[in-house]
This record gives sequence, structure tokens and C-alpha cells, in this order.
Amino acid sequence: MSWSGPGDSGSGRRGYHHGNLREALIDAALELIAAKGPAGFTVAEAARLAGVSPAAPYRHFRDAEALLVEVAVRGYDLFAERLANAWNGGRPQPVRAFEDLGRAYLAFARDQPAYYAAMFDSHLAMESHPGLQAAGDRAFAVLREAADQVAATLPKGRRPPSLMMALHIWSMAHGIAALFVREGPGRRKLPMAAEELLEAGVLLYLQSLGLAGGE
Amino acid sequence: MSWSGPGDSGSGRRGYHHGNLREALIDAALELIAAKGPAGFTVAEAARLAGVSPAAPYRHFRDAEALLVEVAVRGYDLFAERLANAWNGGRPQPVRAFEDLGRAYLAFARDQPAYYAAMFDSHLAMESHPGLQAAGDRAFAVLREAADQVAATLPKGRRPPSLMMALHIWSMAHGIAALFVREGPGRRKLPMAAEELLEAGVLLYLQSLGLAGGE
DNA sequence: CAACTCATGTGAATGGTTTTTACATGGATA
DNA sequence: TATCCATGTAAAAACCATTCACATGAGTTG
Repeated sequence: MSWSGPGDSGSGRRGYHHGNLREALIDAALELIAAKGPAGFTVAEAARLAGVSPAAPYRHFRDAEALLVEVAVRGYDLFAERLANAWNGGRPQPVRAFEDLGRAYLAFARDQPAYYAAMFDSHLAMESHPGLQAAGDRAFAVLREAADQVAATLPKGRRPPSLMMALHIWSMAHGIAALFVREGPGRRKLPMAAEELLEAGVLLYLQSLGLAGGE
Repeated sequence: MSWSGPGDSGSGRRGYHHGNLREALIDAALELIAAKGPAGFTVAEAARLAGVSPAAPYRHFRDAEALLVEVAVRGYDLFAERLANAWNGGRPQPVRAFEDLGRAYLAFARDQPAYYAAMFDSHLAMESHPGLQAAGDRAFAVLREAADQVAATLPKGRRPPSLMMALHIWSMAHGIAALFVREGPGRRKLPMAAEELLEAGVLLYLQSLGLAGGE
């Protein structure tokens, strides 16, 4: 899918021109990151996977970092989409949908390690890449919006600041993903599934705000 | 400081032998990571900083990763020490000391970015480095112990599992450090200090367990 | 249809990196 | 003092990023 040129997706290229090198390089980068970690990606090997010379990628990306940025942007977009689907406008109930959001967060980290690594492990400077900043903001906006609706179930007097809520939940979800879901330095065995840990944490947190359904 | 050989810390070496290359390489690695991020460290440049040939480091470390591991181990040890100091045996009061622990977590991420990067951003596999695993466990044990004592202030019936508490707090602290304290992809402006965000989160969490001192 | 242009790809070169190898040095020890 | 071996060097092979001059051919234009 997504090929416009003269067919043939993976194996041998058609003629002198590739036809869709940009996309092929992004796919190759994802494949390499998934297989060998965020440091396992090199422009040269991505070019090799796409069947072109090591210089060809530079017609499409200024440098290796630019390719990574493009991967991360797409990752944030997919992430935002998954989160929005899980939240589903807060239905059937805001608190329940909020938990679904948390599960979707961890599911993304688990199912899309390549995207997740490009987004959070590549040490790209948001400031120098406005598109990346914007994509990240779009993803966070989903969480923010959800927190807002959850907070709105309380009467105005006891309503917590939804930004703070969103930041707390995001932090806990991100921390659990970094420490217990993904490969890496902090990873250690848990006596429970990461999803259960997050769900319990979210429930307790919401309880302290007078929000939780469970007791 | 920390030189045993014939003096002269940074500039030009004495004779053919360095005298303390192992330590000098670790210092150089920290300096490079601090200056140019976790990816900015190379064996060759560390050797250059120490004033030796690019091959010399391999007399002391099997490869680049082994050097990183040594840095990370020292980082975990320093981390554990800082956390233990902040906890201070739970004095004057467990809940209050627990908050100090959280502050110390973020302070470490802020003050020791090089160690923190080696520990959490280098994607070292804990499994393949038992010493690293052990060092990480020692640091986590401080948090675990603290959670245990905090939980013990409650009567047995309403006492939460301290492991879960420790994991929740660790995750939130780590998430806040990763997203808002350190340079990196997720970093964005906060309407409050990261320390305040964590303190509020911890307080709310403890409240839900019936623990908090605030109201 | 022929000529041209320009985006896209190539080859080769520069300069960096990791890591291994054979060899050199000299501090510690017998 | 003679020797040994931990520690250093130089050189080399194998990678990588990036750039530059040049090649190709798809799409446009006359």
C-alpha cells in the first residue's frame, strides 16, 4: 500500500529511480529501530534496505536526525489517534473512558516500540523541530481534553485543575511505560501487569479527587 | 583530585603510562554526556580528553558499552545515596520525608544529567549486566523501604501494599523527570515547577490511601 | 515527437568511529 | 639488576555520515 510508482514494494527496485524512496526510508527506519533499538538505525543501512546508494537518502532528508524527526511526527500522530479512539469522547462514562485511555497509552508503547523509541528515546530537541512540537501537542491535547471532561463531572467547588490532572496521569503512564513496559535500563519484573499497575494508580489518584467509581 | 599517579589532572600526561586512565575515562565520559547528550559520547573522544590513543581505553573496558555501564553503576550508587539522605530514615515524619524523597529524585535528574542519562537513556540491558541490575536494585530498595514505613503508619486493615506504592511513586517521579525536567522529546513548558507537580501528585496519591497530612 | 530541465540517484572522496593486532615501554617485583 | 606483564602505541580493517560532481530519465514544452 501507499506506493505510487511502478509497484514492487520491498525487494528489487525498478529502474534508476526508486519511485517512493522517502516512504521506503521511513519504513526501513522503523524496521531497524524495532529490530535493533533506537541506536541501531543508520542512514546507510536504511538506504541498503531500500535498495539505493548511501547518498540517496540525502535527497529527501537533510540528515539522519531529519529522518528520525519524520518518524517521530508520524508516531505522535498515530499515538494521538489511538488515544482518541480509546477515550471515545468520554463514553460510556468519563472515568471509565479515562482508564481506557491509560491502557491505550501502554498498549502503544508495547505494540509500537519503534515509533515510541523515535518519539521518546531519540533525544530530539522539540524546539528545533516545530512540526514535532506540534505533533506532540496534538497527542497531549487528547489527554488534556479527557482530563477536562473528567474534572467536569464534579461540582465547580471541588473541581481539580484539569491541566494538573493530565500532567499527573501522563507522567505516571510515561513512567510505567519507560520503566516496566519497554526494554531498557530500568526494566524489572513486576508482580502484576503494567496495565494493572497503571489502572490502580489512576483509580487511586482519581479517588483522592473525589472522582473514582470504585471504592 | 582522585589522581594517584604523578599529578597533572587534565592537560598533558606525564610519561608513557597514564597512571589513572580508568578513572580519567569515566570522568571524560561524564563530561561528554553532560556537554553533548548521551549520544555525544565516543570512546575516541574520551581517549582524546584523557590524552591517550584511541586504543588505550580497551585495556580497561571491553567496549564502549562497558564504559557506559560503569558510569551508570556509579550513577545508581550516587542516586541511592542521595535518596537515602533525603529519606533520612523517615524522620522527622514518614509522610514528610517521603516528599523529600520525591524532591531528591528530581534534584538528581536536574543536577546530574550525565549520570541520569547513562542510567536511563542509554538503553543498556539490565539482564546482560548483573552489576548494573544490582546497583539499580539498591536504589529502588530505598524507595521501597520508605514506602514500607509510610504504609506502616496505617493500621493493618487499611494498609496498602508498599510495593505498589513504591512503584506508583517511582513511575510518577520518573515520568516527570523524563518529560519535564530533562532535555528531550517530551519536554514542554509547565505552569509550575516540576517539584511542585510531583509533590502535589504524591500528596494526592497518599490522600487516597488515607495517609496524607494535608487535608 | 524532440529537446530540455530538474528532481532524483550514483560513485567516489573526506574524515570520523569502533575494535583488533602486533609491538613498545617502563613500573613493580624477584 | 634482570625480567615480566600491565598498560600504552601505531596501524589497519570495517563501518558510518556527509558532500560533491556527475548521470539518468520522467515530465514538460515547443
